[in-house]
Amino acid sequence: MKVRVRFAPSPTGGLHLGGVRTVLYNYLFARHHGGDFVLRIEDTDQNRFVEGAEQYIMDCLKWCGLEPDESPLKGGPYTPYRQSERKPLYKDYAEQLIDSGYAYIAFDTPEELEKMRAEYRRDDNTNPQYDHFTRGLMRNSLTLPAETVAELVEKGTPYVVRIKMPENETVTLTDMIRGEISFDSSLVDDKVLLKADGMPTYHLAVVVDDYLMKITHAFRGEEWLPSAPVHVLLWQYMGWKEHMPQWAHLPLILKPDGNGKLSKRDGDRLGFPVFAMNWFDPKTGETTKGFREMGFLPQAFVNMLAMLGWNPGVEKELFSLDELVQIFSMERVHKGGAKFNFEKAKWFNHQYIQHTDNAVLAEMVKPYIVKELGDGNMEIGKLEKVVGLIKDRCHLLTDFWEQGHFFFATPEIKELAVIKDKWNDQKQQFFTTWQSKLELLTDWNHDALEASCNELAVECGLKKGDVMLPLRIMLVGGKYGPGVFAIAEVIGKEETIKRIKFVTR
RNA sequence: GGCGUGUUGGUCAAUCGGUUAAGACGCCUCCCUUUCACGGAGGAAUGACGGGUUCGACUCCCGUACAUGCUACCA
Repeated sequence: MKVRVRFAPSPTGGLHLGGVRTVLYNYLFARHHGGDFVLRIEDTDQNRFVEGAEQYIMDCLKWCGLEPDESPLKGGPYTPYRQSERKPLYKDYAEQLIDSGYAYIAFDTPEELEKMRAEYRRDDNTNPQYDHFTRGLMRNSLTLPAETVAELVEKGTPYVVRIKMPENETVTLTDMIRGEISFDSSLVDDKVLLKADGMPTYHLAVVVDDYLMKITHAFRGEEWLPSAPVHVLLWQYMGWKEHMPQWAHLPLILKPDGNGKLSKRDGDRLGFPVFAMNWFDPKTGETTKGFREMGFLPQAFVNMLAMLGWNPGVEKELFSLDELVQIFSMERVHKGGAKFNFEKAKWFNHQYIQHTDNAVLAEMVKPYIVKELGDGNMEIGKLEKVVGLIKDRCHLLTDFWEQGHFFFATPEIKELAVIKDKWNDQKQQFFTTWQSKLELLTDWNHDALEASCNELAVECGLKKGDVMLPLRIMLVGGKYGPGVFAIAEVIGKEETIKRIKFVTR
């Protein structure tokens, strides 16, 4: 049987790290087994719908290089791939469940539900459920006479369909990561299957669509584990048990400090991105920073995510997507949650930057430089040279400006004191003389500059070390950057002399 | 509260009953570099706790603790 997996996000906002990792594991598993990877949009909650979120999700997948074989956009053999567009289909299945006695109709209003919860709330039961006990006290097709039910439905009274959870059954499932897990059915509530607006809840939709779309393996976050028995029972009640996908519940990605699920808030608070790409929320008008805009290479981002909760058991940690496809296995996914470590994420990106060809890197860095320069008249050949000189010290694409701005614009001298404090006549003489020597220098390159500098320093009774630091401050503005003569070579004669003159005048 | 899941250095983690308990990030020291990085060499730092099972337990079992998830007509 052909492996088919799916990523089923709800379009409610930015795509979280954990979401991307779920996509990744789906993708790797599918490719590893030569199967299909499906994108299905779970937009059954009309209240939470956010304009643009679906497109954003697809853009993120594209950026990461994890494109689905079937999706709302691409289509496929099981169209439509948007649950809102599949709405009519779910009702039949809900009715089938009612007819076979596995589900029932409930008329309770939100107020009545709340009243029930308030009434039965105890210290040892802080959250009463709509379950095998309380359903006998509520207004539903189990407690009301058939005629009354028919009448209420006839009159258009809003109702939901709930699953009728059995009592005292043990529901077990085998999770690819965790092994066998079992639940006591008496402790699971009668989940709503079909909402009053006719839309299915996740519980019904996920089962129906996984069945219809012939999904063989279903991967999702650990937060779904508690409702897994509902899904297993539904597969059974629909008569599809032998087609039920194999489950794998992925561990959570935790916040770096303290404990708990990593949230967008943590990123804002700790200064790192949580979403894959910038997310503009049309409701609040706020933009949340993404890994892409923060200066991550998609390959590095994906590599880092692969290693967060999964490990191949070898010492190597840098893998291309293709390599990951080869060695990935669900059994090697960790059971426990992993705290996100932004320093390590930056390390991955640094590694990828070092391994990227300078010409390719220059193209990637260009927008960041142009943005800082305003309308930059920067040529790519120069940028390529600069990138080669400073890539060592860049962890993010955004670091290139910080580390190399002085190649493109005359820097502000921030550490003038370093020069001034040890300034003397000899140095004054050296730099003024050197300026005129540089004017005459025909071979403007690193070695010629260095030779010229050394020679004159000796003549002036100075050591090389006496002039190097002042020269660096003149050219760079601070105590950092690659070799000074390499810098001078790139910025050219005119600019070099200008910067020396600016300080020595 | 109930139920589920989890727990190896600060973090990510290897180990699948026998090891001096890998490796990486971060941190510290030194070297290289007349800057900052990169790189190189070292270093500190780990099996939550208590019981079993076993010749032997990080590994298997049971408790305890802690953490986390869920307990919506949200996913």
